[in-house]
Amino acid sequence: MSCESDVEEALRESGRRFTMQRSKILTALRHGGGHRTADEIYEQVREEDPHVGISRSTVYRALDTMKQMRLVSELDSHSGTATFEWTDREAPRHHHLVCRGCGGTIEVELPALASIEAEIERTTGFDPDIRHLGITGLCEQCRD
Amino acid sequence: MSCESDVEEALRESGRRFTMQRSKILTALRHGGGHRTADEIYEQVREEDPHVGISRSTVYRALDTMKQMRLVSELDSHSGTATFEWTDREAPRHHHLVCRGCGGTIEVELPALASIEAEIERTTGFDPDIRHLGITGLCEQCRD
DNA sequence: TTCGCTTCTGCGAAAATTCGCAACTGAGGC
DNA sequence: GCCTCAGTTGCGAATTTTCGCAGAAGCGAA
Repeated sequence: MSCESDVEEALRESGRRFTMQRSKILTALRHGGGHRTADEIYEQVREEDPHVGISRSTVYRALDTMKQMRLVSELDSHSGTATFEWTDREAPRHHHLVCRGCGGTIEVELPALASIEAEIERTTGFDPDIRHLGITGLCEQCRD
Repeated sequence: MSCESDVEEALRESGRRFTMQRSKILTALRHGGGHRTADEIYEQVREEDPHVGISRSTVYRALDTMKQMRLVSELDSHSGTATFEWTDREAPRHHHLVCRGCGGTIEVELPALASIEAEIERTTGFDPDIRHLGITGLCEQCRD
């Protein structure tokens, strides 16, 4: 629920602003449910509400900002076009196995990553951001 | 040593070809040592030997092929330009911590990843490719 | 409300990356 | 050597993504 206001608060707290464009991008992303490309988001926003002007740069920049805030994650999948996904804070973290044979993706939970996260922090002082990982490889079918 | 012929063999075995362009790209990558962008590789190849024609597409495609063969890994670092690195099979695997504050990178070894790799394979049958991971986050200095 | 400062946005241009297609080349079989 | 087939390359165009800058908008203080 009211994810919008959560985001609004998160943005405000970090000295950023919750603008109409960001709100629209956000709902486009969440509404779509799955993975969406920057261009899909762009089209969706301008179709839904022609009153709110938006440009491609804004989509990219907003996504980038939200990515940095860990609200959104980018799944490259290296198919030529990046796709983005809303990072639900409530839901358990999941990661993507992207098959380089058939292009399919499998979602997995990897609880063991938490300890790696801790290890990185302990040994290097670096605060890692492993909310989402896109791991390439070969799926069971494509391993011939 | 003779990494060239190792690569040649690896390519041949998978039904690909070891062409002059690929050879040049490879040496440009290894020669440079560190991380190089596609464009740097392109320029380097054509400077070193104007006889061997090469195009940008070829650089991208060759890098992609070698990436799939796990000979090369891509470090996006999301700075607008991807950089590539030669994946030395002898050397221990290393991963990169990319700070989104200052843009700096730290190299780390994460032996624990091996067990995660095994876990993925056991539970999903997916053959993951975690030779190199680019993990974003905040370095010690930038966590203010 | 107005001022001042900072963040955002739009635009257009530039840069990075991918794609389609025709020509080229290497490897194996004859 | 010559053929054939599949893998590669170059070219140019298309697509995706970033960038710089000037103007607009949000937020806090006076």
